[in-house]
Amino acid sequence: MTDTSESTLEPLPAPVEKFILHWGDMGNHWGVNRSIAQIHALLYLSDSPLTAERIAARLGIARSGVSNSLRELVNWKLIRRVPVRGDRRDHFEAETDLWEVVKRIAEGRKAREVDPARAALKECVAAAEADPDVDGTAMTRLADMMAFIETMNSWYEQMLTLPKTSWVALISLGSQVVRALRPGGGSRPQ
Amino acid sequence: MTDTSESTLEPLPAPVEKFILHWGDMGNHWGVNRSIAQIHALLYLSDSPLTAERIAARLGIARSGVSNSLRELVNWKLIRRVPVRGDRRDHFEAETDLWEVVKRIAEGRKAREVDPARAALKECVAAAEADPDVDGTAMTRLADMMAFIETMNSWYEQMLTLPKTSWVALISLGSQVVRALRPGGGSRPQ
DNA sequence: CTGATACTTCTGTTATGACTGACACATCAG
DNA sequence: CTGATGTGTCAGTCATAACAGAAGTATCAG
Repeated sequence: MTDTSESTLEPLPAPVEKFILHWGDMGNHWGVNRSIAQIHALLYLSDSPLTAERIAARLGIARSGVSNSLRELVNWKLIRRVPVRGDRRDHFEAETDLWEVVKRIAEGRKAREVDPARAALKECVAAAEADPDVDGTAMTRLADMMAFIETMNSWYEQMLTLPKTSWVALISLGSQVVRALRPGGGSRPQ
Repeated sequence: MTDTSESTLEPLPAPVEKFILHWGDMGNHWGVNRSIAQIHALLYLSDSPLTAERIAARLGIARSGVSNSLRELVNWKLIRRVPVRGDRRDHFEAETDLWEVVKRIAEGRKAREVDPARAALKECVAAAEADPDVDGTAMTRLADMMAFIETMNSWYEQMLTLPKTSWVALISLGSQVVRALRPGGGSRPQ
């Protein structure tokens, strides 16, 4: 491997490699496939945009996989194509604002998974109301579930409209609320 | 049960079945395996505790799978064993307070997945500080990531200590904040 | 127009983990 | 003590999805 550049696996600093590995593993447990999470981690730590080929070499995965993964990441707006003068190849860089990252992941997953489920749930409730085979308990529970989901949903929608600065304010405000409610909390804790 | 109880697949009301199917599918996309989510949905809609055998019959899955799934669900405290007078068999019922359900799922996933990742990240940052091969950008990004995770973590920990009633208050308070900040928001929205 | 380079799409292979059915253990009635 | 019932465990099978390598397409330089 001293010369021939066949299947070169470019080495990475140990801490960087460890981070990428853990990040990929975490993504794997969260419904994101490993390669995509790893590529994102690599780009997140990179000081300059990378080409697909470099990414493949650094992570030791096939170029085809990198191509597909990059497309996914661009769709999720977690990375972007950046043109480089005098280079025909596509270069990619990661979104570095972590608030944006979580916001976009949340947006995507909600649109793809919870919104359809929400719609289906609505249909279930409607169908259950018209179905005499559904007992009262099931009916109540379905309605409870729907009310809960709708509450969470509208809360989320409102949060989305907030600028990042307000988010920070809200979180520290949340801490204050905790501090205010905990010591003198007259209401029973359940 | 009129006679031969061989591999009986007890029918369910259509809306209930639809809900269970969707719930199972959703769980599947979220790292929970389908059977477990389906069993939880079935118990959630049931008006009385069920035995493993009944569950297997209603969902059309093997008793062994039900046994394993029930154990998981009990570990996550999403369902509980309930004794029934004059019946040796174990009966199970679901937690019906949805706030508790999400709280326990969040607790479990955090303990199993994000806490280890958090620890690993800490190690990465420490190792990176001592490693001259790690460039400044990577160093900064790792530190950013850690700060972000730590913020989210302490926020979450604080939220956990709140009783349910305060949660509701916080959410509606969040809405007020949105309403207050949105129209007069002087700060630029990015 | 032609060759080369970058990128994408396609298909076969592989690995992971979920599920089943059979077996082993525990508990209880008679 | 013994048979019967309920529960847990195990190994084999199967389905799914990620991956690699090859073939195909588009773009650009000369």
